[in-house]
Amino acid sequence: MLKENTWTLAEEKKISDEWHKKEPYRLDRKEKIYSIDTPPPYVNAPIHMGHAVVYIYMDFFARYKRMKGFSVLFPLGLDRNGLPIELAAEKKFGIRAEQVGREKFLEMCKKILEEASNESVKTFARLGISFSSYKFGEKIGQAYETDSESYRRLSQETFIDLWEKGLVYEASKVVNYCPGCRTTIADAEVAYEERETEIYHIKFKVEQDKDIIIATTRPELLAACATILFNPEDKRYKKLAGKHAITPLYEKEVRIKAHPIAKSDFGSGILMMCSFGDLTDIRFFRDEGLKAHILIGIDGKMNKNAGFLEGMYVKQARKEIVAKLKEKGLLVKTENLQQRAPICERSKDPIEFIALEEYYLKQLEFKEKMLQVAHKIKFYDESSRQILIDWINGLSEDWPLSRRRYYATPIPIWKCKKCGEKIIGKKGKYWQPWREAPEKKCKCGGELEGETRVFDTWFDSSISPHYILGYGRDAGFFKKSFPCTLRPQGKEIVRTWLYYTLLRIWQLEKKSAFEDIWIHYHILDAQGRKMAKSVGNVIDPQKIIEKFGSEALRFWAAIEGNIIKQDLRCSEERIAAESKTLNKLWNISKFVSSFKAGGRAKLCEADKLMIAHMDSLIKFADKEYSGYNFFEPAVKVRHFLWEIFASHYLELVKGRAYNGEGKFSKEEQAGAIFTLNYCLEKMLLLLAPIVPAITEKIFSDIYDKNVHEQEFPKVGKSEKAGSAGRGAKAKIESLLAVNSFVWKTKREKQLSLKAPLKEIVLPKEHENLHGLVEDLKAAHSAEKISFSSAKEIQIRF
RNA sequence: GGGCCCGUGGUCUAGCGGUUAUGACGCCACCUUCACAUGGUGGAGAUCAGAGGUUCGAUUCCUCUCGGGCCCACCA
Repeated sequence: MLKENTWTLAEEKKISDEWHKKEPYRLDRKEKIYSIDTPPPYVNAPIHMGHAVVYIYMDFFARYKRMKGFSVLFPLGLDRNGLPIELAAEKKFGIRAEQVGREKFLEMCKKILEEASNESVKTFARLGISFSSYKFGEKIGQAYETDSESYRRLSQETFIDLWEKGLVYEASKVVNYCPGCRTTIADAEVAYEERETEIYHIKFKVEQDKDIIIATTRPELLAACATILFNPEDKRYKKLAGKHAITPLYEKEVRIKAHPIAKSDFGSGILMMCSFGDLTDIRFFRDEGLKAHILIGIDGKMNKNAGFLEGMYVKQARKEIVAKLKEKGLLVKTENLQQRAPICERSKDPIEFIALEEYYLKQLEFKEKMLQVAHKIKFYDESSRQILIDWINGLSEDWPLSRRRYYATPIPIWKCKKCGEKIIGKKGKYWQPWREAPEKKCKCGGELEGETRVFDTWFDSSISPHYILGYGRDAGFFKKSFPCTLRPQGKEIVRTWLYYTLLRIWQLEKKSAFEDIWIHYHILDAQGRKMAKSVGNVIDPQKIIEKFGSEALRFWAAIEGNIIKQDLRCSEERIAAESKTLNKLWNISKFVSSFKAGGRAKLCEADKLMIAHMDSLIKFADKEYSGYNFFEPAVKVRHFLWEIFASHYLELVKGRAYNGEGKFSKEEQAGAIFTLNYCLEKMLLLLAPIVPAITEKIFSDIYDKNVHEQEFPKVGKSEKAGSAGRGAKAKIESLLAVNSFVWKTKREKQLSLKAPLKEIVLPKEHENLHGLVEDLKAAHSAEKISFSSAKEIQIRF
């Protein structure tokens, strides 16, 4: 019996606090393990609405799987690695990392992290997310941080494995270089931005021929011009094939060639190929076997190859050379151009292409394997698979792993100063080669120099399933639980987090890292815009929770739309509406629990009908939940709750359940009460993963059990439903139609809904309500209900 | 340039060969009906983006166009 009149936010908070404190969802390590590789949110900002909703979904999965008898590994992780922390430290202390020295800078980063609030964790707890634990530690299921020693040690250990398999090499190649971050970045970290730039038309001399005009956006790279290209179809330039042009200012002879890469209708239709203006150029040089002249150094300044531009930053150099060309009359014209320029995904700086020595992880030779994995794994939604396939197909270079940064996992390598031999650290320890010596010595006895570079943070992130499954920490559990069951993540990080993880786990285990991949879209603001700090439209889930509660937010998240197929708009109005649903559920429960259950029950047809309907709902929900679809079942259960159960069935059997006038037998009364409870109990079970707090409260008050420890309902035995099962849907439709008609008629006659009726005559189409006659009589205070061949329902007063 | 997703009442959504085209929010009218006014009942509101095609029949399948979003790519 429910005592309280309403469901309150205070009660909701009490329950989530309890979960937070008591760890009721601790991993119990039974036979069937279900593991979720949660995406650790970044700690430097509190989580926003998008995180909240995605974690709510993951919580649906976790809670459902527990009800299905799985031991669910659902870890809380926090991402604390990488550049954003460093940038925050540089900003706060007004320094540059390389000025203060490594040791000191790392301390500054730690300071920033100490100040990072644990608001995110609080929000998760308040949302009722059933993490295996909220306590931080190394044990399986405990909360973890990506900069912890044990996480970084694992990163290094897996690197050592890959090194020993011969999959890592060091090489000097042209890389994507971010001048802002002062490090190499991988293709996966390159983004693009539409920008306005200027394109300069420059005069080149040609041997024994008239000058040609070449258009370029990168005049400062003139010294690196290696060849000049025109389209083979282009009649204007055909005669120049094989001749040589002289670069202006630098007076270098370069060959003129026909090549399909040149588009006749762009610029002047003839272009200079320099090392390196963009990714195209890099591939061209590689394909043609041309020797590159690198003009830009690691400091972002022009080097001595650039001649008179030496020492200038790129921007400045461009200005300088344009002025010089103009002065000499070599600049024909300048135009504006919309250009898609490669930028660094994190710092948004334009990428430069320079030659650097870096460590690479082989990935090109795994393309076929990766495609096979991509085809084999189950994707929810299926259409997201293509994103991964496209990315794999487009790979053209191995993965540069090393970064010239600080707050990240160090590369556990030492180099012998004498013989150049590379010594790799031993497993079982977290190594910091820049400050300590390895256990081994070089064979030649030479002095060892510790590596100062660190790993790409994706190298850390891509080991998350191994970390959570206890690889290297708990061999027994790892063996039992690998591969990880589910990877839930956003579609924008398919090319990074998902791809890199699949690659690395394949290289280590020769198996797919996951069974299922759940790819979600995003939460937009009420106007359908992306949430962004700069727009100021970021919705704080804490504010929503304060106003409407986490249960309303959770219910809304389930029914707003299908997040694996489209973006969801966040609407306070609709979230508010779901707190009404919670209230409705509360009141229904209060009503049902006001009847004393028990005694021999005889099920009337209306009861069988409801049970049959409830069972079909259970079947549907079970099937859909197991495919990560909570949207449609939630909508259906919600509809059942409001319409079929509350408005119609409840009104129909109220009379029988009260049985004040003794019109029904005790058994029939008990039948109504049994069915009310049957439906309520099953509804609570179906809703438990979605709205865990209110269902827990109601379930324990009425049934004296913890709803989250129950098995997911199985479809009731068919004899209960009996013949009502057949045509149940049509019967329910008839019932709804008849009730509506009677209510409408009474209202039109300005009668109370309880006003007595002499007779209701039902037409042929509602003949299927035969078995419900007694309940209908009671519900509408009708003396008699009969059937005729008429088309319409008739009512006699 | 290529690929993927999406265009259904004011807003958001279901349907995916035959429905009087779901449902929610909002709107209007009436109602203290004993679980609930965070309620009840009723109502207005949709040429299912546009044009072709396949079909006896298309919101549902195909093609194209327009509009929105995302991803990839070698336009200097």
